[in-house]
Amino acid sequence: MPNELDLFQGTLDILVLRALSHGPMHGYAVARWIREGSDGTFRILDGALYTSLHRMDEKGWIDAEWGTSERGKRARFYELTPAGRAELQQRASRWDRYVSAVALVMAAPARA
Amino acid sequence: MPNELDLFQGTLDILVLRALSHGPMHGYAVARWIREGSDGTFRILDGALYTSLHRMDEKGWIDAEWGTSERGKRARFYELTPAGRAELQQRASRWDRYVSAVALVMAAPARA
DNA sequence: AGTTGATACCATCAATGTTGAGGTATACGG
DNA sequence: CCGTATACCTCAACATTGATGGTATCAACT
Repeated sequence: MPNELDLFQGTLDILVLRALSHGPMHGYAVARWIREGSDGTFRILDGALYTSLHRMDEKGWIDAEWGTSERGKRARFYELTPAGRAELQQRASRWDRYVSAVALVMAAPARA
Repeated sequence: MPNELDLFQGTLDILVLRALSHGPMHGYAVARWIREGSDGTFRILDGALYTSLHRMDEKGWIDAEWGTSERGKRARFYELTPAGRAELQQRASRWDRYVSAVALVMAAPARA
């Protein structure tokens, strides 16, 4: 797919939080979820993915627990905490404001 | 203004290129342009601004020339090169695709 | 037995925005 | 006419975060 896009720094966490907002998942599933949910635009590299998960675990936005995947493999399941849910809300609205502001600038007419 | 937003890494250049697409400007004016054009959402810190300008100058997207500002001050005027104009196009469309992809993910329904 | 795919982790690197400090020159209030 | 604010530029140190690339385990399929 030549349609892939690299991530702008700061957006990965939002996508991950959003994936987890559908219920507990292991990292591999999160990556698949984001890839498929974005129609292949975002391929999530596990290097970045797990760092993001660990980061958010430390911040208390998600909880981690070892378990067994559908394929019978040892896998770590992540789940949103209430704080994580709140963080997702905040980040989502921040993202929306951001996108509007960029749109404003891009559409701005010439000024004196 | 508590409405200010920090920049996601990777977006500053687009805003700067867009500002310059209206004609040559010095750095200070670029910052003002972006701040006003975004209704105060983006306050551009000069540390980042001038680094961005120098970066893009090196890449050949903009040309720099010393001159005198409206206030009679020594100022450096930046102007888009054709390469810079092309870069702006590309980045703008990349940004649009990016925003759509994020929206896709954020709106994605739960999946198996 | 060997390869592929599922699943996780880590260290190093690169890009880029933030912070903060410094420098000059013009303008403007007192 | 002096001082302070404002216009304008530069740079170095730092923090965050995604990319790269290498490692490890184990199931399933050939």
